[in-house]
Amino acid sequence: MSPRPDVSEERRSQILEAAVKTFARLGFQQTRMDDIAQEVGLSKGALYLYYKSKDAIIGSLLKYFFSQEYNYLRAFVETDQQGRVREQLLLLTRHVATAMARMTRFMPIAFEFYAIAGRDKEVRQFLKENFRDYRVLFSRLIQRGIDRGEFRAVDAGAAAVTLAAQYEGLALLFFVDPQALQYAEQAEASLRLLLEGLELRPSSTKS
Amino acid sequence: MSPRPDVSEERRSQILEAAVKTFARLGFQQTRMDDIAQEVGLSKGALYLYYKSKDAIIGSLLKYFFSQEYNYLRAFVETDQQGRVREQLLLLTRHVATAMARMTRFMPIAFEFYAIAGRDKEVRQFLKENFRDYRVLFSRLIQRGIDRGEFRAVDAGAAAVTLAAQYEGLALLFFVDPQALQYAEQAEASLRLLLEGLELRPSSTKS
Amino acid sequence: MSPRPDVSEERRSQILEAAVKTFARLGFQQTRMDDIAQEVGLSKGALYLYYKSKDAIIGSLLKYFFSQEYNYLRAFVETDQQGRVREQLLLLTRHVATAMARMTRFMPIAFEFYAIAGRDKEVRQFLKENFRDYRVLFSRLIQRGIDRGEFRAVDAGAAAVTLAAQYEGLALLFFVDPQALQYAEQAEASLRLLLEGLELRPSSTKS
Amino acid sequence: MSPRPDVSEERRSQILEAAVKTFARLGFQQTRMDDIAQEVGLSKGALYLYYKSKDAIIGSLLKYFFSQEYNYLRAFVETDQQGRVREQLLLLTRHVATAMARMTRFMPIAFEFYAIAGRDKEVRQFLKENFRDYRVLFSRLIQRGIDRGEFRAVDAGAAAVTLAAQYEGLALLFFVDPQALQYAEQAEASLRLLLEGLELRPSSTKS
DNA sequence: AATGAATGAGTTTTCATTCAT
DNA sequence: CATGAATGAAAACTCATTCAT
Repeated sequence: MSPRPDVSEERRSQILEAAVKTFARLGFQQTRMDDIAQEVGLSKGALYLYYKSKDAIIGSLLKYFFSQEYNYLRAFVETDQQGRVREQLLLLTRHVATAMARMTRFMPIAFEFYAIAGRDKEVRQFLKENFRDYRVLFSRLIQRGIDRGEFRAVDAGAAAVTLAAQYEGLALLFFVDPQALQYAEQAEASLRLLLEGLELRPSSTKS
Repeated sequence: MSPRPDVSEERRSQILEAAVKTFARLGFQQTRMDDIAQEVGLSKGALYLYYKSKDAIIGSLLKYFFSQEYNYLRAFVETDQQGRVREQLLLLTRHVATAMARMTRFMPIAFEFYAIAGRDKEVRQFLKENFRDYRVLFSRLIQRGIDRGEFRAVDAGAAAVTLAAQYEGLALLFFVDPQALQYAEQAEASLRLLLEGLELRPSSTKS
Repeated sequence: MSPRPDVSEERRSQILEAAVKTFARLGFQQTRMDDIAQEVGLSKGALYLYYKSKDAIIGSLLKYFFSQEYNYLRAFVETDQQGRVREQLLLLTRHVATAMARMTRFMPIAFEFYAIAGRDKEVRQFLKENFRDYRVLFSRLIQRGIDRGEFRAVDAGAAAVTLAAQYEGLALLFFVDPQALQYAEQAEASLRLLLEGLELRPSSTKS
Repeated sequence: MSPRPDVSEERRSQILEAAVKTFARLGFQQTRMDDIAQEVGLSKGALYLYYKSKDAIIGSLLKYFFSQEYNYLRAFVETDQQGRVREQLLLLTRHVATAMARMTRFMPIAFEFYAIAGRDKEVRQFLKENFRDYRVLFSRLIQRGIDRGEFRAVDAGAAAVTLAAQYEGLALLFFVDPQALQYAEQAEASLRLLLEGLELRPSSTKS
């Protein structure tokens, strides 16, 4: 409406993006406000016009960082609901693999948040909900498979946790040793093993 | 007779143990040398008699922290080789669950190391080898299952990675939300799903 | 208009002046950054905006301290070149005596630098050049005396060294025991003895 | 007398010698008690059996360091009193040159003491007396020359100061730039210039 | 006499945060 | 809005000194 649309939100985003890059490169502690300021092209003082403190930036980053991916994924899951769940899971996995390729550089940020979760209730609470969202998403998908007769009548919740654990665990292994395993391929292989365990086999001739 | 036995090694161990506790509670950065000193019951200066710097403590901790668990596990795997691999994996999983119960408090340390791995070559190299060791261990176990006709002729390596990913991923999920999932039970459930996918089924009558 | 003039150079000077005073009073080692900060009326942190470290201050001080005096002296020698060299040397000596009166308080700084020269190549190099400059200056003056027939055909270099040694040596003796000798008078007395040895005497046949 | 003669004094000397070497190499401040202990081959604790503190070592060193040279010189001057004073001074100068060659390495210690003299009354007092002793020695020598008709009736005290200043000043110049001047030769050259100014010349009428 | 482990006060340096311009 | 000079609290690390053995 106003001729000069609030530049505030834009600035805040710019700062967060700069913070992501810098934190990923140096870690939360090593990163100085000066580093972020330089990355975003503002003065150190300007950062304080948009964020109360370094911790406030880290706090905002938490949401920015984890929500993005989830929203992306949820949109994906909620869109195509036609095909077989097996196919949807395969697509989902490819999707996750793509995201992973994009995110590898920023994984140190995730790990720092996990570490902080151990001693900061708010961070833990946020991550808790984030993971819960994923589990719900996955659970719904798997339950659909069961309902449709694609999958055996397993505990959908436990299977969803397993799926989430695979994605997270692979992300860690891949992050530490990208040469040793191709995320995309390994994620698909792991998923197929899981599918083997999930799928109902009429007479079991399947591979 | 014994004119003051060398307490050096003992002190170094004591310091590492104190460091584990303190780092887990406060994080690497928040922990001051004074905190460790207090925890171990020595003066700050004394720490420097045994470790060149805070970083040196963290460096030693890396090995201390990750090697312990691996040695434990390897011993386990190499011992009992008689029974069915399925049973061995179930046992192994219970074993891991026990370890996890013990280690939860210290998981922030692991995450901090993962974060550091992103920017420190030496840490990354160490973790790389550590994870590789696990994969080899698991791979051998699974291959044994295949050789014995218990498992389908899957890619043992990929299955091992899947197993490792499950353990690691569950650890993360559990750490963030211990109420939402019982590690022991979920780990077993996840393993069973994996086993479903692995095991050869004559006519498939369901496990 | 003037959007905050650059105070950088000014601050650096202010800090050096405060450092001179403080170092002279307490010595390099005893002086804490806080002492300098207090003397200059800034915070400790501010010092680090202008100098990288305490050593950097000491390093800058070296030049500031020794160059000043030399420039002063050179200007003096290069100005008046008319009168007899004898008169010029007497004037020079009075000039040095004046400088000495001004500098006595700061002589501990000079001695610390001399001590450091023994173990620091850069400091030694700087002082080497500084002393060389003095020798050249004095040498030129004495050579002029020889050329004009005022002085005997002595080795001007050696005489210059002698002159420099007298100034430096007297400075030390005076610094340690100001009561025992009046610098101005003693410097003149010493110079006159030297002149006796330098000057050509009408009837003298001696070498 | 006692079968085990007091080893105390010997130890104290050994420590001082080690201190001289270490202080000369590292400076008073940089030198740690450990360094001295290592140099002397004792434990750090042992030093405290012989000296109350590091400062006590430095204090003892002051006397040890400056007295040695003086005693040496006094003995020399008081011995040969036969020949011409001119010859005695030449001999003395050669003697000083020899001492200088030996002492160059230790000169940083002298400079540190000079620096300290500016803020420590006791050190200043000691050096004052030390220099006074030299002046008296030199003065006596020069007065002898006057009495014997070798020298003009100059102020023997002022001439002695000049001589002392030459020795000290040359020492400094030589220490900073040993390549630029040969101490022995330059000291003799300087002395000869001084002698020119001192000696009575048959036909000379000048003051 | 001698050792060397332990202490802890003391200092440099860093950097999040503030604020006058 | 934006700047960047200034602040000062905080922490790693050092080392003279002590003391139990």
